[in-house]
Amino acid sequence: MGKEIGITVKKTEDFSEWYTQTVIKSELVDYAPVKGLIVLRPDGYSIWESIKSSLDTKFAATGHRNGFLPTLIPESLLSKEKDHFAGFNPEVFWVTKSGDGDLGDRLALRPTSETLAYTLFSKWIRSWRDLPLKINFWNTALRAEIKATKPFLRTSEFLWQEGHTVHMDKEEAEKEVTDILALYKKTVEEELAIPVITGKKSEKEKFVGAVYTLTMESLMPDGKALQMGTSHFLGQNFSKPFDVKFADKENIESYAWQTSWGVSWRLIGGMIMIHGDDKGLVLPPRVAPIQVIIIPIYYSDEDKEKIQKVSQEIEEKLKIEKIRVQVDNREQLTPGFKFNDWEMKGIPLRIEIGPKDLEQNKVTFARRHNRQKDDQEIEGLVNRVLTELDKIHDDMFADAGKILEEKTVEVSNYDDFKTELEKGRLIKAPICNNPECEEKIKEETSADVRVITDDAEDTNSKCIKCSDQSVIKPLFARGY
RNA sequence: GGGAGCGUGGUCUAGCUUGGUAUGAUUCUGCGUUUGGGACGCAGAGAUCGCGUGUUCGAAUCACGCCGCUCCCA
Repeated sequence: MGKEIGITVKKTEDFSEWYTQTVIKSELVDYAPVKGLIVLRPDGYSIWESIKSSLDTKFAATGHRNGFLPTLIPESLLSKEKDHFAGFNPEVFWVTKSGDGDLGDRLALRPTSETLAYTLFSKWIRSWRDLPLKINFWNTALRAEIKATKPFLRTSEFLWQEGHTVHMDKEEAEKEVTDILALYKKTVEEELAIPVITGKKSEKEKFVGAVYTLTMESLMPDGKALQMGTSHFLGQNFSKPFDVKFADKENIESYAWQTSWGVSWRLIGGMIMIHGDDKGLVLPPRVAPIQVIIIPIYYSDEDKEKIQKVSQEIEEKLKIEKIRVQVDNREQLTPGFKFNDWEMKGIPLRIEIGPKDLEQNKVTFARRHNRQKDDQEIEGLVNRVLTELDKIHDDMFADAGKILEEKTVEVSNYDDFKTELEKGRLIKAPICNNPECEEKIKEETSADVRVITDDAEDTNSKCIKCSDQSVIKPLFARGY
């Protein structure tokens, strides 16, 4: 047993090392020559493309269109909204030179595009007939992460999409914010098999410059919460400084109501952490670059010819159904090696075809997520592969949901809060109206309010920090 | 912000205390035998030992400086 190749640590024993080894060895990413930056390899990019394509379909159906913005933003624009600027400034990369010459106005490598997009929106929008304006940008954002970098979770440049919409009134804008969060939740559940909890961010944790932020959160196996996507109601906070105005039906000039929202490749990080195991990646079928890997097994030239023919026939049939399938014909490797190799890469379904199977007109299915194997008739195989892939997705989602449920607990005092936190739980705990309590809890435990769910109101308990009457019961955890 | 560890063929690594031809495995290439849970034989390829300066007849090894990476804690 060559334990030294493959992942050398257990997920439960050294999570951080496990994560790094898994993303590198499965060939999703590699480190770039600059600290804090990573390179997406084809398998990693393929997963991102699946997420992108799923979101694009939904965006199109809801009337959003894609555009493209440049990477450089002049300082004068970025600093127009003061809170926003103060929030981002510490991690902005600045371009100050071209060649050896100094530039006039410093240029920021976009940490986010609100200021740039809204400068343009103010030009494009004149009348209520121009609204709603719904644009999405697939691009990257740059935020300097000097320490504590981790592939997909904390890097100085990351792939994401940022949507920006402009509306005539508050109600329509707020509906957009809610609709987008629901769209995100559906995508994450149906593509990545990740269960999430949705709700609002606290005042302290909301997006700088927003009126409020909606979020979806999930809990990672190391007990840290991961923010998987956010949707911001910007109110008129940006339309005023950026002059995003329109003439309404009575020809009265009004400031527009805006939203912005985004998900990033963090989703991929979350997916890896939640589903992976000691053997490496476990990919949900709908985003797996290869969904089905076929391993031919033979002992004689005669068998070889027969089995390769059957493998190819099955491959072709699966391809007709748009299943991403590949036959592993590498001759220098034994089946055992290939099994381990594809398991490390997380391929959801493996089909083994050998002489024993063919004698009975069967093949062997081996599932990655639960490592179960069984025989399948070749007759009607394509349909069974399709069903199996759906079932694998459902199983993975159900398993992850069960774990999230088990790890979500409720406490009523600070001691229990700290105990549960050490166990890596997502903790529901009552707090009062005073923002200082939230602040102190974060200082003392490093846990913060992750999400305030719709049913979080609670006026019958005592604040875990100061014992005053509570107002809400949000979910706390340490975060990524 | 604080701390710890590490940098030697593509990858992992020995050597460093006590300066003198850089160790082994894996990988890769070719040929042959193999193939139902990480096969084997033979032949071959691959390294300015992170960078710089110093000490020395001689530096992977000693000294100083720099750069980079990983992990832990706030």
